[in-house]
Amino acid sequence: MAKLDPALDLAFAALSDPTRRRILERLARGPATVSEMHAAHDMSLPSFTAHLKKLEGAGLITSEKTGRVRSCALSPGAFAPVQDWLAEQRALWQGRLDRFDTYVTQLSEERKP
Amino acid sequence: MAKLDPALDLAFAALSDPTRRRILERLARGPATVSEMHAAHDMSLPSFTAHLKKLEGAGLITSEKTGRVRSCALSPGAFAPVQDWLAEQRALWQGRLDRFDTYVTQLSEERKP
DNA sequence: TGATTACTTAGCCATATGGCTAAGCTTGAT
DNA sequence: ATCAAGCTTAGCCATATGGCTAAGTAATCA
Repeated sequence: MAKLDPALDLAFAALSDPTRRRILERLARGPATVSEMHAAHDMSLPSFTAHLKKLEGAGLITSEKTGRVRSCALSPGAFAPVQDWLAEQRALWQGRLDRFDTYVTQLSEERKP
Repeated sequence: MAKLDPALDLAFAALSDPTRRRILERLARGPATVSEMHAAHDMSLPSFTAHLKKLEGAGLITSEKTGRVRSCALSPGAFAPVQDWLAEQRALWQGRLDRFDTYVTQLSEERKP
């Protein structure tokens, strides 16, 4: 499996900002328009839409403009690469613990006879 | 439960750089010294240790200097806040899907009689 | 004691990030 | 035809990030 590092870079960077995480939390409950979401944030509209652009650039959300209104939604499965990476780390770590356990067990076995 | 946003900010930001993820992948296999890890990265030592400082600042790794050598290790459970946040998102999303399903089911029930 | 190893600190540089205001530009309502 | 709503673009600003080199410090080795 390839690393897809750039995608991880973008996803993690997008997640590192509290405004953007709040947006994602909102969208997890269902789609919303730019203005609807902006109303909950004490920030200029251009600054706010810049955050949306980052989230979309990272593939975490999608958006579509209908008339003059842009509607946003969570990208289904967008967190998968991130969760996969974390799961892999966990597996590596667990593997190390297991090997350490084996090692300790062997040590105590060697001591017995 | 409080949000602990600053911790998440730091953790996600630390994870957004490929060099730092490589360091974490290395440390998941066991502790290592600064020089050992630096050998695998085509980068000046000061730049490299800056990455280590970020990881430590985010609470993802710990380090201890013995003599003139600094040894680094993964912080056990350091990914927990990150994984918890992702799990919560997943739960929100799943809740939404469930409610949508209920809604669709109700619609079709109402149509039957 | 003197040299070498293993960092550490200081300072510089280019680019990225996150905020703002002001001025567009469609689209929808009147 | 006009006006308001809902973004969008452009440009500015301060700070943060990620890289470098050069110089400093502390510990070990010969």
